Amino acid sequence: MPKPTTSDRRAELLTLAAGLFAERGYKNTTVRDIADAAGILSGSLYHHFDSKETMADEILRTFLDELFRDYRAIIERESDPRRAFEQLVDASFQAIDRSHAAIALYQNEAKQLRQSPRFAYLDDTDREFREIWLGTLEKGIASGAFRSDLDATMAYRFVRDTVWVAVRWYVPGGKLTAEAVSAQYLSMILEGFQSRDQQ
Amino acid sequence: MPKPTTSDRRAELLTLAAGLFAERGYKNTTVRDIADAAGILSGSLYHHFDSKETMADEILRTFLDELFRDYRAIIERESDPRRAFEQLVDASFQAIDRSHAAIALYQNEAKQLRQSPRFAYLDDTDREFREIWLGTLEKGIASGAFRSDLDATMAYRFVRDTVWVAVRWYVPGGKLTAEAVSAQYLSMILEGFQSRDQQ
DNA sequence: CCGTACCAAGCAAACGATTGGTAGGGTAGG
DNA sequence: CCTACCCTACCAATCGTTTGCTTGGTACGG
Repeated sequence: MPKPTTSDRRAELLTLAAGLFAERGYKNTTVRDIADAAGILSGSLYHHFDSKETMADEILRTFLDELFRDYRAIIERESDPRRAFEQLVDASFQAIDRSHAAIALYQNEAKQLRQSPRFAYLDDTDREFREIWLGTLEKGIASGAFRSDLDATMAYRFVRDTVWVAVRWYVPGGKLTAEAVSAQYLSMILEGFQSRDQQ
Repeated sequence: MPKPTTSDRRAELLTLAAGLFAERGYKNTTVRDIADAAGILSGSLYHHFDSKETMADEILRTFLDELFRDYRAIIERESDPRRAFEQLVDASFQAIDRSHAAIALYQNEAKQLRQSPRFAYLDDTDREFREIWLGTLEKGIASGAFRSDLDATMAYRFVRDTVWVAVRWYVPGGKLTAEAVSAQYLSMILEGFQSRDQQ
């Protein structure tokens, strides 16, 4: 008894579109490309969506909702900044694994999309994102878990970029699991490259 | 005696185009946008360049030439892997400061441009880039300068992404100098976030 | 079990706007 | 007079989107 609640097809098309947006870029992907991939004509897409923008919007919102659900749960549950930090990194790599196309879209196009009023909510998203990470880092510096000479803002940019840009090379379902990458990245971020036992 | 060797205007237009490409993206920037910024009509651009692609090509080549000149000089001069690593990071941040728009263009569009045969040389560029960084890291691991349990490939991706993505937030001529950012990033990469004197 | 009504889904064909690019002529300075 | 530079005027292609219409299926009253 397959009951297509509020359209299965819609979600299917969104997945297709997300993949193309991620691969070729938003502007470089035409609605005809998406329709071709779905095996229908371009005009038929407008039975499901009222614009190309709507597709991108929906893809981003779905991903961001999931991510922030995870993020909020972590900082509410975990009071120790070091453990919270580790779990944030972990959750991020799991998100890259789970929502690969959406994150690639976000990473590559958010800057341009943001200029349209329709995507103004991305500014709020960024603010909360920053509060969560920066807050955790500052707590960790204050508690002595992280180095006291660390510039919190710079450290925030550092870890944010390092983690999220991994979407460029990470392949979901590949040899490297999200857990493995997360563990290695955490080790590099926390302990550094330098060997400990020298000097 | 200003002697416009092979056209001053050409370089001027390229700088303008690079800025727009970096800001709005390659595909999102029209030849009319570039012409407007230069105060001329779009058709007039074709007196200087035979295509939009040529502009992007020339912008990228100029930047890459400069970068690799610096990179090669470093690894030829500096045999100590730790010092070589530091200088590579340094040179990269100086490049971000100097060739900001070109690097933003490279970071955002290289993946798509690469698919055109015209930009096939970007593959060679990537290969040499990887050899330089990965070689330095491997030498450092072998020499004991870097942690022996470091996964060289992963470390390469880590530092490559971390350093170059800084182009997204770094502002040339802003409060933070390239030297300051480079020093802080090096400290984070080499020593990590974790506080040393605990446990 | 039939007929009516409605529905989601898609097709065929076209729309106006914008795109990168072209052709040929004008003009100012050396 | 030449060259560098720019303009006017236009082109074909492609873009996102709209239109009117067809199809297969489901729901339901009689």
